[in-house]
Amino acid sequence: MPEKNCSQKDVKNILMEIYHLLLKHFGKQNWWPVVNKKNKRFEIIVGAILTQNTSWKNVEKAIKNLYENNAFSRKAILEMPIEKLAEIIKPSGYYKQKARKLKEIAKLKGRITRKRLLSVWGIGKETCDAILLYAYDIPVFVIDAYTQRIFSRLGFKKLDYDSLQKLFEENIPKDIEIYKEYHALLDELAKNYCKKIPICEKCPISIFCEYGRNNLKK
DNA sequence: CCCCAGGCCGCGC
DNA sequence: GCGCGGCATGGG
Repeated sequence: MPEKNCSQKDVKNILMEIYHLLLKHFGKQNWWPVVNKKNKRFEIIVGAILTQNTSWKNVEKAIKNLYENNAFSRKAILEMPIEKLAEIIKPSGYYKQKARKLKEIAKLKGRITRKRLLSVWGIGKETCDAILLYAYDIPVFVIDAYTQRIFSRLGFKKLDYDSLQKLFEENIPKDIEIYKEYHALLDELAKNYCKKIPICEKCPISIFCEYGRNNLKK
């Protein structure tokens, strides 16, 4: 569908139609879930790191452990021995690496910019952009493996992080609520339908999908 | 037993 | 600049 003869206007319409179909199907997602509202920003930063290639269920356990050990602050994380921090966040997996990542991000102070975040060890593009969008309300569109899988099946050609991010940012309204919801909805779609082995029959956006049409033909 | 989960780093080429 | 192995727990 986003083949050669697809105008900029078509892309805009398609992206927004997909958004509305997903919203209608799954409802509002209200990402990012937070335990302690007073600690919202830092919780999102920590959660973004802990959830790297890890299910949110496991992250919730680690977050709970941090609170129960009175360890959910930059100060506590900086002062704690790294081995102890690792034990506390163990359920989130990759716990030795992630303990180091938490200490690295806790060290960062002053103005937050994309460039500065990306320079922190353990923060790649997705984690960086999730932090900017969900913790700081800065309008950057977050791309993840799910988004890439979905748009690959839809028929889009350029799927690397920067190209996909550009596609969204140039074709949907620059609105943090839409950015937040859209990313969350794509996640929901990937988990429920556009899985590794997809379930196209009930997919809410199959009408736009190259892969889905071929898959449903027979 | 297998595969997967809201990635990222370090390495070799 | 890209591909690949390593990192690790918990759930289906």
